[in-house]
Amino acid sequence: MSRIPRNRLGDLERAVLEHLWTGAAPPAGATVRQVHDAVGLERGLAYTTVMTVLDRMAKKGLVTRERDGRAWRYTAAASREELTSESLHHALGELAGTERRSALLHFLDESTPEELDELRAALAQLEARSIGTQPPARRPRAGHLRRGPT
Amino acid sequence: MSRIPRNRLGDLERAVLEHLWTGAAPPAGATVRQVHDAVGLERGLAYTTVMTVLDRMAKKGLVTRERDGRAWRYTAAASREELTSESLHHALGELAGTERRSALLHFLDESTPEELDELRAALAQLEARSIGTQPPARRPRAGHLRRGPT
DNA sequence: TAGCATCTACGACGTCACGTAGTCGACGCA
DNA sequence: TGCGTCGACTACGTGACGTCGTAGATGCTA
Repeated sequence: MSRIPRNRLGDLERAVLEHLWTGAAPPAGATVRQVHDAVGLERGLAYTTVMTVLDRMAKKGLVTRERDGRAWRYTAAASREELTSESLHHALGELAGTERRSALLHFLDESTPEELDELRAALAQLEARSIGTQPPARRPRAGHLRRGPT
Repeated sequence: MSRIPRNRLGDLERAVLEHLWTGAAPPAGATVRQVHDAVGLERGLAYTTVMTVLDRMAKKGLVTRERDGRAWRYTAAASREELTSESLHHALGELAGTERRSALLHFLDESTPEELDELRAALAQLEARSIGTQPPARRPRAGHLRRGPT
């Protein structure tokens, strides 16, 4: 069973994900060669290095892969936004109520006006969307990247 | 030069911080012995283990220490809230504008009603506080835990 | 058909962060 | 003077990552 997608990504892992997220990668998924050409060559990496990383990432559930002839086609398992959201929840998840409020205040306090605007906009958008959508009693957090039982 | 305070804390490191944050630790800072008694004993750890961890944390800037006779007194360098806030910014920091909005939306979407309420409250509190406080042209983010040049 | 290219599968090695702990020497108190 | 307490150092095991090399299978081509 795939391990918990660690929040902490390595540099190369992150670069690979960046590539997969970019429009540069084919929608159907990129092959090792393509990823290597894109992020491996400029770093002077061997083809196998990229392959190994991709393989490990697949095992960790960070990317998914599908056969395409002899080769695999890799796709990011989660969008950058999902991963970020996950990180945010993770960071906040360890705090109890009071502390959470306090942490949020800190966070907002250190945010740029742009960030605050974005946050307000997102909040407004969420509220607008939920109108007419009778909120289900309590929606547990999405679990697409949730860790398995123990 | 102290390294960047990694976001990723080890289990023991986190436990130690938790203790230092708790009222259980003396305000003046806890000695190795005190930390050991509090979090080391229950884990069956050796005194030196806790000492080593504390020492490393001090070198990483996660805790500060002051001499108290022959011993050191350790204090958390940042509050839990500051650390969390830092994590949040870190997570969000890698995204460009559009993606950030999207990530925030994801985040909010997966938040519990309680969390949303807390966020709104914090936002309101911030706005209330800034009234009358002519916002400085642009306040760069707080840098108490900022990495040094390089 | 013999080569050569292209892929994946596996195994390896180095480094770094952490958890864990032992040893040693300095120091203070009975 | 001897015991107990502390910090400084050193060390070892493990796991995550970056980085490759080699071995096979497969496919294209002269």
